[in-house]
Amino acid sequence: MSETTPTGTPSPGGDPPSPVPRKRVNRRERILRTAAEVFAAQGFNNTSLADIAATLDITPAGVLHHFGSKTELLTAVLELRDTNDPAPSGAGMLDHLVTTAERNAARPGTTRLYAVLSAESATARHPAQDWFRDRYTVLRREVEEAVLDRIGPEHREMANTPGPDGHTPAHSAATAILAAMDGLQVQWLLDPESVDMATVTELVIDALVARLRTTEGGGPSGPVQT
Amino acid sequence: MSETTPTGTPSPGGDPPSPVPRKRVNRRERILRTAAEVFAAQGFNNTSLADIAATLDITPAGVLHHFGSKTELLTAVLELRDTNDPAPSGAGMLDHLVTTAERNAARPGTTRLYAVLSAESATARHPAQDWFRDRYTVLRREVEEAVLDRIGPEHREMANTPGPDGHTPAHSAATAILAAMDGLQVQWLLDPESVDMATVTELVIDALVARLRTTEGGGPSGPVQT
DNA sequence: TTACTTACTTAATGTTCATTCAGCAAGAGG
DNA sequence: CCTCTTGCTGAATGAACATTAAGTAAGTAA
Repeated sequence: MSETTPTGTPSPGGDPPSPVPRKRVNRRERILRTAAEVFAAQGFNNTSLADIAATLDITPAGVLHHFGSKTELLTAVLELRDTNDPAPSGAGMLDHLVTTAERNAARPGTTRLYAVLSAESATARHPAQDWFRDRYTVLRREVEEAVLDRIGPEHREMANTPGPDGHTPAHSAATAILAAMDGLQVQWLLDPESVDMATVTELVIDALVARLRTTEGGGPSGPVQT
Repeated sequence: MSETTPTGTPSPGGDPPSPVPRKRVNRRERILRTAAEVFAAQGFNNTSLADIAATLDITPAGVLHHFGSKTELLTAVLELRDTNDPAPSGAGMLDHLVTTAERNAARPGTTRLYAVLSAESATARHPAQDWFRDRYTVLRREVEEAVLDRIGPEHREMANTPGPDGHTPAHSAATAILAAMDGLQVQWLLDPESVDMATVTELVIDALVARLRTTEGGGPSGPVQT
């Protein structure tokens, strides 16, 4: 796991010549990326600063030199990915979601990070709770817009008419799409063979879009087969 | 928080007459229910035996007298709910899922327990990992059957024809329904006002069932609105 | 009464952990 | 050469925890 010896005192005889003596470039960023990976693999509560530090061949105190506390490190990790991944808004977003699902299937680490943290954030007094709440609020609004764009103007009014639960079909569809994507991640992490995230994401989007186009007034259609 | 003094030595003068002196009935069950609640509120990693013990006005060692370890306690909690909640198989199941979503909205505790634990179980070496993997495998199969029942025999063949990803549409739909339900729970826990789990669950099921009925050969239909 | 079981308690043990503090080393700028 | 900044180390602290072991108290069965 370690290319160079982790001990602070280098052996008096010779310096290791080539392998990364100490980079000038932001050490902070490397720590951030490492932390993201370890949080992803183990969850936040289950990860110690020592775990992260060991991966970097430094001490826990070394990590805290850059980030004041473990919580601070977490929020920094979340904000990193936030600025890292600009989603296209408008009509193209739905396709982007499928692409994202595809890309996630190639990066279990990042996928696990968000799947685990988002659920973990729903526990009492979790440091990332506000962050995820806000994130979902924004995403729902964006996906809702994308759905409205996709179904076309002739169905827009219907999709914007609130149902008995106080939400519009477009809003519900957006909620559903995001929910499905999140849920897929958990199932996929547990059993990759049985779940194709991209295919199912596409299916859900298609089905919901078709549904919003089809609905004419009234409640849930479709005869219930005995 | 405590009706009677938690100290072992009761005050010499008198016994508290009415309030639960010590029940003959399975103490184990009460501990199990309490553990479920606390795990639900705080997650597994973030919950100490002391937390659970305090709620019961006993010591951590008292809890371990009934369950050998914290992990054993967790699996017992999971199996409890397992036997508790028999799902109807076959056609009726899809309606049962909507009902379940409705019922979950009334019980944040239980909902949080599964939402948090299922995601947490996707981390490395989590004690509940196998349990959840098996659970999803079984549920997918059951929901798949229910979907096939619902769409009717005339669409059954199409829905059972594997796509390029190796899974049948019925299987994908089942995966999607379960994923949506799980994802909804997280969003709802974070922001109950913005999410109606039952409505969205119903929407997803309707949309997917309609989609499986509609599809004629080929890829994803529906013209992509620019 | 005696023996057994249930349901604990108290105390100790050994870890793991986040966080603090003081100091050191090495490059950068003057 | 001096000084400042960056990036750490080592050591210590104190808290939180799971788990073990041994003992106690009260009910139950004989």
